[in-house]
Amino acid sequence: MTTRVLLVDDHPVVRAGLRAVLESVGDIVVGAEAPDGRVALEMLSRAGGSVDVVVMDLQMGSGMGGLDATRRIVAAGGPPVLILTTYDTQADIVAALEAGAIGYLLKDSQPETIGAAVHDAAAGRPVLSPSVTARLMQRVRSPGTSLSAREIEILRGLATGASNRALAKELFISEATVKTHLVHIYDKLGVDNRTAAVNRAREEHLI
Amino acid sequence: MTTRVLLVDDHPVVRAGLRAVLESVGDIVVGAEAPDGRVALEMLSRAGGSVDVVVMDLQMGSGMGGLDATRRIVAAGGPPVLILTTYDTQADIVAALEAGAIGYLLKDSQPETIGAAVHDAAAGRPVLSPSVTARLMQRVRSPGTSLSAREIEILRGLATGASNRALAKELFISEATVKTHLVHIYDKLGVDNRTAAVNRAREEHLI
DNA sequence: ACCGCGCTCAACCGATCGGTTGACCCGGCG
DNA sequence: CGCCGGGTCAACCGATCGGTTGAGCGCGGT
Repeated sequence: MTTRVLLVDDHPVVRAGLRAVLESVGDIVVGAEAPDGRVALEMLSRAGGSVDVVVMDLQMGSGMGGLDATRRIVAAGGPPVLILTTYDTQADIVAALEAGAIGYLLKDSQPETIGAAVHDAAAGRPVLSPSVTARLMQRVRSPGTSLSAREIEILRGLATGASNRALAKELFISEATVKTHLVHIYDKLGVDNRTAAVNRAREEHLI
Repeated sequence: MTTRVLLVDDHPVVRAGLRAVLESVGDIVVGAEAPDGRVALEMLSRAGGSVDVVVMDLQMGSGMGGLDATRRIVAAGGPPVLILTTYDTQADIVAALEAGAIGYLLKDSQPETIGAAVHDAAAGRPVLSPSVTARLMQRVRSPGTSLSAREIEILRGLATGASNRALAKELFISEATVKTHLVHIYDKLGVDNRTAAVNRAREEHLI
């Protein structure tokens, strides 16, 4: 039985590459592609039954981000979500797994590795890149400052210099909620303003 | 006459995607692929005459980076180098152009755009993504991003998350003066708040 | 001597941020 | 089942920040 995939990535080039790689390893067919989280959700709600696994990038230039989309797909009882991205920072990995992703792969993986991972994820088996596993172990060994997935997202926005209003729009929440998150972040990081929070987050390699 | 391309990117997925995209727009053939700068240089020195343009990523996980490779190819009188990457920071763009690249494209460009750019680059015509052009204009408008010594000091303080009052105490000036400096800094960096200023300053290696 | 520029300061105002209280929903856990 | 934590939101207030105008000082160059 062939595995049917929904590709979510804002780069046409990457989508084409993944399509080529996946369909060349056999027993995989890319049934649909989406350039961001919003479109992916629409596609799933319309033809969810025909997708065995979602292969999702985390970084989206615009539109709904990968984390948000993953959360919603999982919440809606959709197909398993396999994160396929470029970065392997602790913050990204933990946030993705907390959001409910079934796996976390790096884009520089070998084609066969990616193919095997897609089959595993579709079957509900968790998959992690070796380097990702390493970072995860590193984390459990040293229980650092624990920010929630949502808080990390907020922090990322902060680092770009976004205002509360811009942050709210970006994450589809109200300014009030952004402020609530900020208070928690300041508390956990031991600071009292956004710039200091960004500074501390960089120091602790949270972003 | 078909344009012959050498692809340099450390991600197999991206190479596959670019190959698919380029060869689908017509009159382009990907003659060779290299996973890093070193391999690319070897290929060129052995079969340089058969490459019309090098399509190069900047970020390479390991091995020789894209900047270094571009410099050497240009120095050796090799084919034009078109940078195709994910980021559009001023630092990256300026560095690439200084290294001698003939163009700078973003990976989220449309396939047809990329195809046209490859043809242009091969013919020796410079090409830039719109957003890249915007950043460059931004840079030329702000003359060399030349901040005064005092402004750099302020910026350093900003980066630590200090308030205007703390900054004033630290530098033995009044809050009013701090605010004046800040306005000038925002102006020169093209931003409108302290966190964004710090972000931009990091990008441009001003701190 | 004059001009330009960087640095300094003041006063003012609207916009944004920081902080608090209180509330609701949901999912996981004992 | 009830509890708790995470996420969401509202309303409110004082503090801080962003932006403007206007002005004085000292230093270096034409």
